[in-house]
Amino acid sequence: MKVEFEKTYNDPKTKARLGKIKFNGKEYDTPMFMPVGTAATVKTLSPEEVKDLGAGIILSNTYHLWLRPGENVVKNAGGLHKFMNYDGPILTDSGGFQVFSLAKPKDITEEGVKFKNHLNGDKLFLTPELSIEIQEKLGSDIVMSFDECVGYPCEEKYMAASVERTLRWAKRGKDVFKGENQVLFGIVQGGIYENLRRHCAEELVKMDFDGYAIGGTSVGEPKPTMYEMVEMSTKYLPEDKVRYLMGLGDPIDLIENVMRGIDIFDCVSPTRLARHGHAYTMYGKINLKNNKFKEDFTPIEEECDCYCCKHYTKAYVKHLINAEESFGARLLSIHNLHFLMRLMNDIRENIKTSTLEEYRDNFLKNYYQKGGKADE
RNA sequence: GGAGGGUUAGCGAAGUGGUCAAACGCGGCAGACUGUAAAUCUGUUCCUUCGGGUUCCAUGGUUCAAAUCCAUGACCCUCCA
Repeated sequence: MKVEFEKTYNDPKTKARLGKIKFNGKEYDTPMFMPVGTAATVKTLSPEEVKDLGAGIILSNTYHLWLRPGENVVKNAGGLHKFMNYDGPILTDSGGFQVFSLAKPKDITEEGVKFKNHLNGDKLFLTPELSIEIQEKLGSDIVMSFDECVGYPCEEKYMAASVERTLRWAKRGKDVFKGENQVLFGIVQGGIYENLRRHCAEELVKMDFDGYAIGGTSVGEPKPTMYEMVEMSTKYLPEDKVRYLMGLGDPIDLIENVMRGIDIFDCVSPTRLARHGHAYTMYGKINLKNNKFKEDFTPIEEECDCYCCKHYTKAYVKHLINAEESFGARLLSIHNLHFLMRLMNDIRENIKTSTLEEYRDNFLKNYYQKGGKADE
């Protein structure tokens, strides 16, 4: 079975949409947030916990699984679902982000990208065709095109050339993609340049992908710029296909970009911040390492019904984080993911009632109001 | 009783005449983190009214100058009787 998307509703006031991702007899509501499990695990959590938190799609990574344990190991295990015991939909990123985070400009050629294996120094060469082949062996449900995620700032000349190459890579990937039980998404690049974003989106749409992602955001640009980049991309994408904004997870970014027509998001933040001792709250992010929580025997959020908040206090979680006990990272990962899942649920409810802007304004007021509850 | 070794910031530990308010590690405090080379990284950590002040077991001494050399004392460790 393949992943299917159905858009069901347009917010008359904003560009927000409601929809459903259908997979394996189940339906998952969009807009949605996808937890990231780079190395075939959402760090510190079991698949059951991830599902109980309300997650639908989870994201894993081509580059990392290619290096370790190797795509053939995953294939021989019976595919990624069986290997990691997750029966919900799985999306694999193509390695395009690793072009941004690991490769140098000189390593990028028309044919593909040279990597130095960060584990043992081996020379590696990843191409659009190989990325697709690896993702087919992994057996994910949503396959991403191999793209170049370009940083900010970037001159128009380089960006224009990069977009053309990303388009050629998208075509090459699509040409070898078999599409047996998998769908393939194209990725819109183009940086801050509307002409390039438009061109990229239009060319991808001509190639007719199953869904479209927006990439190259949150690479150092100011938030208002990022929002513009999203607007100038969604504008040229078809209404009936799913839109995925890659790598965004700051709560306010989720709200703002749903209002710009995004259906799905992913981000490492909830789990990484958790491992670093931070918790999302409606009154801003808090750092449990801070001494002020040493004897704070209240939950992270009184009104939160996650496992962490129902059973444990800030003082306890702080103690675990300070003592480097892994249970602390687990509890905070549960809370942070629950927070984003609840946020997405609130967003969907407010789309239904056409109150998303009010929700946004109210959220902003609480979340960024310093001296609020989070700082007490 | 004899012979050595030692005592440095919250802790461990460098430093053996000036470039020392004193390396480094831990601990503490704070910050960062957005398609995960990230349970990681960065800053800070004697006091201060930011002018400066007071430190390296204690006291006294040598010297222009002492954590560093000398004397005495205290405490700790090892070995020999």
